[in-house]
Amino acid sequence: MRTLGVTNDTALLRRLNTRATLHALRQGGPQTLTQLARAAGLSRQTAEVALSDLAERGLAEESSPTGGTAGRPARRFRFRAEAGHVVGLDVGPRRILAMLADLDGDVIEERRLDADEHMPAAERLALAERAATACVRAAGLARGGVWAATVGTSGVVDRSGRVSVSTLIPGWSGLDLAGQVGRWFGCPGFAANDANLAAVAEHWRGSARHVEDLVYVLSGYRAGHGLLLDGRLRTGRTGSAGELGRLPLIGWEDSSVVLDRAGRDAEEIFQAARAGDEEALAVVDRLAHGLAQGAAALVLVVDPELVVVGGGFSRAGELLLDRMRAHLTEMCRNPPEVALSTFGEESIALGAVRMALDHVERERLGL
Amino acid sequence: MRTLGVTNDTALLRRLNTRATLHALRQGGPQTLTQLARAAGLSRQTAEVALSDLAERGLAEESSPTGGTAGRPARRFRFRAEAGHVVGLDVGPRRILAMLADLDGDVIEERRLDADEHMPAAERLALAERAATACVRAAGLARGGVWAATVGTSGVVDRSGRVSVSTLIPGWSGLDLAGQVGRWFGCPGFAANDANLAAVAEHWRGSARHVEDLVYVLSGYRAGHGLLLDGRLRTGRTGSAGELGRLPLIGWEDSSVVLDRAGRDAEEIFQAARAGDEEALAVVDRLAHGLAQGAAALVLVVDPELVVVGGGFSRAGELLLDRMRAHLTEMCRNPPEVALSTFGEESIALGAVRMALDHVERERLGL
DNA sequence: CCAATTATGAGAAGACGCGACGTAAAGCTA
DNA sequence: TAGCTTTACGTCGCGTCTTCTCATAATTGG
Repeated sequence: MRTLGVTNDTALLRRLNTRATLHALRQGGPQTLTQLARAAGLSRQTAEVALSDLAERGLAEESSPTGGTAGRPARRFRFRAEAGHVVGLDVGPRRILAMLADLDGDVIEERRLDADEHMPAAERLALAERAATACVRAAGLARGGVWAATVGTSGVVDRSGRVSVSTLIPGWSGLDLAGQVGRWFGCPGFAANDANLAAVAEHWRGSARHVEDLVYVLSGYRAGHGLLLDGRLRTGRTGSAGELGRLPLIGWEDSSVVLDRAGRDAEEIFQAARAGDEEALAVVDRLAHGLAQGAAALVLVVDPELVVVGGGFSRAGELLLDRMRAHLTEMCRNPPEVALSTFGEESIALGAVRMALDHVERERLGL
Repeated sequence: MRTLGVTNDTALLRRLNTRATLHALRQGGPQTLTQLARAAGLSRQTAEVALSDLAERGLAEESSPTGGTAGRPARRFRFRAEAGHVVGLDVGPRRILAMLADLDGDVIEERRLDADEHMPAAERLALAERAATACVRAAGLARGGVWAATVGTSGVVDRSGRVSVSTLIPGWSGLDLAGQVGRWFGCPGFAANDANLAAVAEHWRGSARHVEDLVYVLSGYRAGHGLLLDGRLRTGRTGSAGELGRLPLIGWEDSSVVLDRAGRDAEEIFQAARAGDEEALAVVDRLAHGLAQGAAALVLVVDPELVVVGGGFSRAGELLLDRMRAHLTEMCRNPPEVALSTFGEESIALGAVRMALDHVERERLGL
């Protein structure tokens, strides 16, 4: 059942119009009052009221009028992206990446730390906190300057941000990651699966910028996927949407075996394949076949506009994708586009930033 | 990018409040003015204005005040469900079912016609039109009394309501079903895949009433599925979400072979199994295994709250479901509930009714 | 220095929703 | 049957929000 607004008085109207003005301001960069009013579909006066409201909340600022054109100089306003910040974290088995971004989503600080696969949970968390606080300190933020924080990690993360199952990180299962990260900065905290966040990042600013329905396939030392429909992340009832790799008949487990057999020489194999080595090409083709099988299941289930391939194996590049497209065409009537991930290893932290921004836009900006 | 309202003046407010009032009226049945105002979160005066607006549009009506309680008798209003009607059609290979429903979604007329598998498209369409118009005539509706019509059918139906692929009905591919049905009644027409509509029906009033994320598995002489997330139907880019059965390794094609070998004695096998016949039980188990394999893929991809099993094979009942649950538990970490379809063969036409109502509520009621 | 251009600022009008207050119409009781 | 109680109705006035209009201000270009 749809929820209907509770207060339908004129105050709602102003909230709505302030929202529209803010939207126009963020969308079109610094603009004059008249431009903003037109962009927001409002009268100049209304936009003016909304802007003074936003200015009071620190979200907008009048900048000096720029000449150049005839006529009375217009008042110009800009969005104060520096009014707040969010933290995005990627805590993986071997790597920790922290990002600090402003309200425009521009990353202004970044810290990378190595971790050990067998590192206990407490130590790993301490490392993550150190990386994140280093970013915050470097940016010179005061307490309360972080408005939301999200952490991405491998494993199943439930709706509340708790890790329900993690096979790759010791001591991770049962951890309340969202609560942890929230306590570090005294702000709302969130946690999500890494493949899901990678999908979010690709949709935000990566290969999937222009589509609303997409599947992200994480192919590497482990398999997983992320699903975005109507531009929104779908994590399912328990947060375990994205575990298709668990189904043996899909063959994703095998895919990693294909290369695991070649040990750490995956990159070597890809190079050999690019050079035309028959045997290496066969390996890549087998890999592509496995990936295509899982992708086909995804495509036949949700029929997305785009499949984005990321993770370690995606370094095989277009070579892998071409084989994958070929196999996919055999398996599906009308296969979607297949593209490489844009951000590679940074996608998880970026997706975390985006998810934190989602919360800020919803709750603090009122969008 | 989110679309923002274009006219944020006070007229928007009235639309919103009228909508809230209509919602309260439909939700709670006939009510007094004061009750309606409270339910809609509005002042009595505002609700009154909204109701007179709705009355002018024929959607609400003041009914005679009922005594019984002390105090001045309250004005009572009721939703005029008879103000408009919708048609829902199920056009299958062997069967045509037409339903006429009012704005409450109550089915007031129904016609069933047999068709032949090899019947040419034009003849099948004529039959469908006859069934539908018979309903409309029996209800005594004037021209324009049907506000929307939807037809469900097997095969892939694209976003525009055109059948892009149909392997079961001759001459069906390429047909503009939505346009056809719209022309019959001079109203907006829609078309959708049958498994998708069955999912909609189960969510509306069936086994999936209380969930928002569900998968409907159609298991019978052919396989298919329907997907609802956040209560909304997901048909994908080309409308072909629901074709998981096409992936050979899922084993759904085989499932039908399992029973096809037993010919038309499927019902007999189910009965024998229920009586404890070992061999029959083995057949049911094999069927359940195949179904579970596909369902597991669905569950691992979208992690729904519920899997609803429908179609001819679902007549095997709880026996089949129990085996399916067992297999599913082996394949997924934390499998969802599994339930039988509530509506059986009527689900497709019912889903079509619901989809037509969706349009009416969106466009004509302004909900 | 003047004309053209562009944006500003103030005031009036229209629409909407809500609270308050007096009034109307029933049931209940003596 | 008269009066009390209860419940809801109807109207009035106020405040908020948006838009339209028109006079005014501040630039640029010739």
